[in-house]
Amino acid sequence: MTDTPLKRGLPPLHPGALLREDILPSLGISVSSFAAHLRVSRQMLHRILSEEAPVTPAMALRLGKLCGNGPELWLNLQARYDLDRYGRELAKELNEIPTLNAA
Amino acid sequence: MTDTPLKRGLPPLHPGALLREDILPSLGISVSSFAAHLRVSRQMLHRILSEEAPVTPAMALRLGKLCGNGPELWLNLQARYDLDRYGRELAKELNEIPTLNAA
DNA sequence: GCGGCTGTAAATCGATAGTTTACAGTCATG
DNA sequence: CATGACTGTAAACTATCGATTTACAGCCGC
Repeated sequence: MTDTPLKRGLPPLHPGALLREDILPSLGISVSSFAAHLRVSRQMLHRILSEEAPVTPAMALRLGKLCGNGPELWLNLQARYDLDRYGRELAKELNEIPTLNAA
Repeated sequence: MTDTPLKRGLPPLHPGALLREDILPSLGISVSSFAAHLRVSRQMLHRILSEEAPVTPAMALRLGKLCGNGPELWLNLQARYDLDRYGRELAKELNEIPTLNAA
């Protein structure tokens, strides 16, 4: 009872981790040229790779196009990451929100 | 060939529309008291209902708790809405982004 | 008519996504 | 060795945006 009623056990992965660990190495491409393809500054991509910046919808569209797997994957990863993050952050306040029964 | 290769035909619904059309009426609750339960200003809720403001992860957690159906629904609705919106907005720039083949 | 409710608009505040500029490290080549 | 191209990181700055607060106009009950 010390955890949420939702899926648990899976520590949420930041999309930057997937890029850093899997995609970029398997493509054998440098951060700079990847950023150039994305039409984004290489500094921005660096911040995503170091999990400091989130994958916004616009960024998800860029990644989805460049990687060829569509934007949903990236956005879903970010969503699960955000829900975990804000779930902790707002825990106290969420406790004060009741659940309305659909009478 | 004038449209995207992704799911189409479904005009994406803003989460505010669902709240406005379905949830609030079926609960028979006023905007003000709903906002009070959410621990959010009623002005903020109004802007979501009029589809001016997005459902952020934090807001999705509040809605999910209060409605009892979890935050994912709200966040997914918003994600599809955002992908459609930014997909149009960035259409030109996305065209210039190639797709790397996973050699 | 007056107190309390609703919807909306404006000013404001703080956070944040993104670019630009700048700097230090590395490595190949002359 | 020097120089020049490339890489990673950090700072300043801009603009946008999520959210609150304040304010105001319209309604309804009494």
